[in-house]
Amino acid sequence: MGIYTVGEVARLSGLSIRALRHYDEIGLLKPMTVGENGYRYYGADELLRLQQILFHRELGLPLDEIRQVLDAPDFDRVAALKTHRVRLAAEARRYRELVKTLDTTLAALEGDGKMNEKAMYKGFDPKKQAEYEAWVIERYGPGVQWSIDAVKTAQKDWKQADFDRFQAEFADIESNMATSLGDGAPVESEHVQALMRRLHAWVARSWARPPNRVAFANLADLYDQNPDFRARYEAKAEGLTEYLGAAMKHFAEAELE
Amino acid sequence: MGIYTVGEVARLSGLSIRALRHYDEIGLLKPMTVGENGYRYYGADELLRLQQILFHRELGLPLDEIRQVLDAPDFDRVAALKTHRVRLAAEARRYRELVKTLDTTLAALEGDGKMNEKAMYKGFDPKKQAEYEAWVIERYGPGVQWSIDAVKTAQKDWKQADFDRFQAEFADIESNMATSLGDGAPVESEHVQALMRRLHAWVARSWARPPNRVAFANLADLYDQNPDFRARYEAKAEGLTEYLGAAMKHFAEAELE
DNA sequence: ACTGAGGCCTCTCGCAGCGAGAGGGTCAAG
DNA sequence: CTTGACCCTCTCGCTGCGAGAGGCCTCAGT
Repeated sequence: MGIYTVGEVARLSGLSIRALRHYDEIGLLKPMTVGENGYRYYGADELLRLQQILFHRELGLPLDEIRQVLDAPDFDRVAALKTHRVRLAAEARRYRELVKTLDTTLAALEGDGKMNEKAMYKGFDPKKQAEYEAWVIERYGPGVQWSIDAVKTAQKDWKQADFDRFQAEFADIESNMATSLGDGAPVESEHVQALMRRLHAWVARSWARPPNRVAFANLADLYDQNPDFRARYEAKAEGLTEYLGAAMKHFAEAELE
Repeated sequence: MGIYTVGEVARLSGLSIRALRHYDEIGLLKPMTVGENGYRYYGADELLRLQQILFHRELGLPLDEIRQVLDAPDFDRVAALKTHRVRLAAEARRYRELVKTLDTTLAALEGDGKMNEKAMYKGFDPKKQAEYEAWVIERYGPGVQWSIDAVKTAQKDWKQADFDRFQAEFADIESNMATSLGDGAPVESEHVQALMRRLHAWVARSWARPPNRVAFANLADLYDQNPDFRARYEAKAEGLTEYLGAAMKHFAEAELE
């Protein structure tokens, strides 16, 4: 009739039995009655409430807030949803930026022109970029201006020629590095160190954000001041280079949403 | 020099001391040595490893996978990152959709004076609309709020989607409903019940997604088969019907101009 | 030698939303 | 009466730490 056990409600709602028990526990959806055997029995009202729960859950509201919304009719629903929207938007942006980071790096290193063009623009935040740019210059000096220029060009009006130049810069680093190390050049050599610094700047540009920025800046200081650290860093960075290069190649092959 | 305590590493990296201890616990980043006093001491190698950890963390990889990637050089890092990118993209899309849904709902709830709203309630005093809503809620209890939300959202969607089909469908329901109720037909009449079922289906179709879709389909079945449930549902849904009828009447009028 | 201010340590609980058992009653049908 | 399908109440596990509680270590100042 109008009485349903957990299992039935579970089938009806598509939720798991465990989930329904959980909702009971937290007071979100209590059964109409509980039999002496401990069985939970739900009535029509509970199903209707469950329907409302599902609606709000669909919007991504945390269960606790759903309960508040449903239990207190005077509760400011609009305000609640608005706050929630802010949270959601932030999350959405975060993920967009993560994807962007990958795609941008990809475009810079391996890039096969046109496909990545889209990725470069996607989710681009100019304010952050300016801030970041200032930091990069401050940190690495005017020597990295070339890459910033390239990036700016890429972002403002990305022309194939500019893109090619940008790409060429990376190809330059990469091939030089490979050649030098392949020829057995010592890591201490001025040439390799210069390449490392360029790579260093590139890595920073590609992913450093707070709090990583802090970490990177401080570690970079260590790098500058401590010969011991520098030696170790260079030994590790070599692997990092290869790794990133390989990774980016595969990203290039991966479909871009 | 080359030795750092947790606190120092924390400052360098921007992570919390607790986080570093956590990384130690899970074996992601162990100190170089642990003093007899139990103090954790980190060396340059650990800082470099930390840098790589931060890099991967920035990409959103779960700590466990970071560890695998860093600890097993033969591990297919690229494949790991590749699948991770897929996850990221999916998450990003999910959040975008949530925000969109919320925006629609919010816009509808708020009546933010957009064109749709105006068109929809043209010639209809917005104050009266709010009043009407309040009345509906008061009369039928806060339980109908979900209906109002759903309908408002649905209206937005309908407006943008295949409006014509909707309008034909709804005009049919609406005129029949108006006629029947205007003639004093009881809610229990088979005719009105059929109309309500159609409305029900419409609302469900307008926003149901899995698993809600399941819930709705099954609840609709209940509605069809269970008199008791039907009675309760109708008590709740009556408000929906009236509200929808009034709103859509004005909506239809606005479209006719 | 003593004291206070910071570090540092190891627990342990808590958060969201359940999944996945373990170990054991209950109900309807044959 | 038995079998199989359901139901129950624990309790741990997952993520990535935050937030204490309770207590030891170390260094600088008196």
